[in-house]
Amino acid sequence: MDEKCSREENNSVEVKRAKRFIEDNANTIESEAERLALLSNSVRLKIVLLLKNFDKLCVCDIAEILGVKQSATSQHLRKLKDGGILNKKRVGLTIYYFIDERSNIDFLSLIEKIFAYKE
Amino acid sequence: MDEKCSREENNSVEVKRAKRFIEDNANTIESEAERLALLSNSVRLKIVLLLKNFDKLCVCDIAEILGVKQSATSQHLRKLKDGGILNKKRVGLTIYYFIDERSNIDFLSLIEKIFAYKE
DNA sequence: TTATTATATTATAATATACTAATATAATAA
DNA sequence: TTATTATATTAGTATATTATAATATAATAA
Repeated sequence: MDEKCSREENNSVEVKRAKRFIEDNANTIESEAERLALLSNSVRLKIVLLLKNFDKLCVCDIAEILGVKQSATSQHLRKLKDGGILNKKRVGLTIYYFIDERSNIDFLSLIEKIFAYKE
Repeated sequence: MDEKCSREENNSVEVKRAKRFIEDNANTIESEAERLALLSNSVRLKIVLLLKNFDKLCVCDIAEILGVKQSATSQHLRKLKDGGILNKKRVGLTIYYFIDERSNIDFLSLIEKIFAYKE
């Protein structure tokens, strides 16, 4: 899978440490990348921002606000719910989605990891 | 593009405010979604984490650490550089990539926006 | 029961993404 | 000059993602 380079300034100790770092964190990184993928679609990012800032939005409100078809809206909402970012509540025919506040903790810990400065 | 729903609890005032909110922030949201997309690939996320935590890694070190072909590695590095997350420095034949620290500010402001609580 | 409404799901098609293999470029050394 | 090495680019292919249209489901009311 890899072609080793042989530059003079050998770096093999650091490379070995880095390999272990990646191995140790592989699962976390994979799952956090998936979480980031959820927010990397602009429609879904807009949905999250909407639900952070406005109350009582149902599926068809969201579709109308974003100018996105109902079907597409439902599909995006499903992904965000499956990913643990949203949850939903039915009231009669109407379904309200809302931010699952538990999701913040995970996400913020990822951000910390990405922007953790070495001392 | 949209099929209005006609639920009893009319929400048109909130919907109108929400539409304006989305319009006002559309450009920002689009570009931040693109930035998130850069980090939503696990190879690229690993590269960013590596460069945050280890010094003096060249392209072939990164390829070896991640078990990814040199060509694929270069393509990912290019995307991260084009997106303003990384920069590079040549020393002879060897090219070192590093985090462009300016990128943190933008990204953190996005995170703040996502997780801004209403008072 | 049937009709209506809000939402969800499915199949399909268009587009985007990421990989591989091959080749090109750029720096250095002989 | 030519050879070597590290990196970059390109073309092609496989896979993933997204949107649309059509249909299904679930709640409610008549």
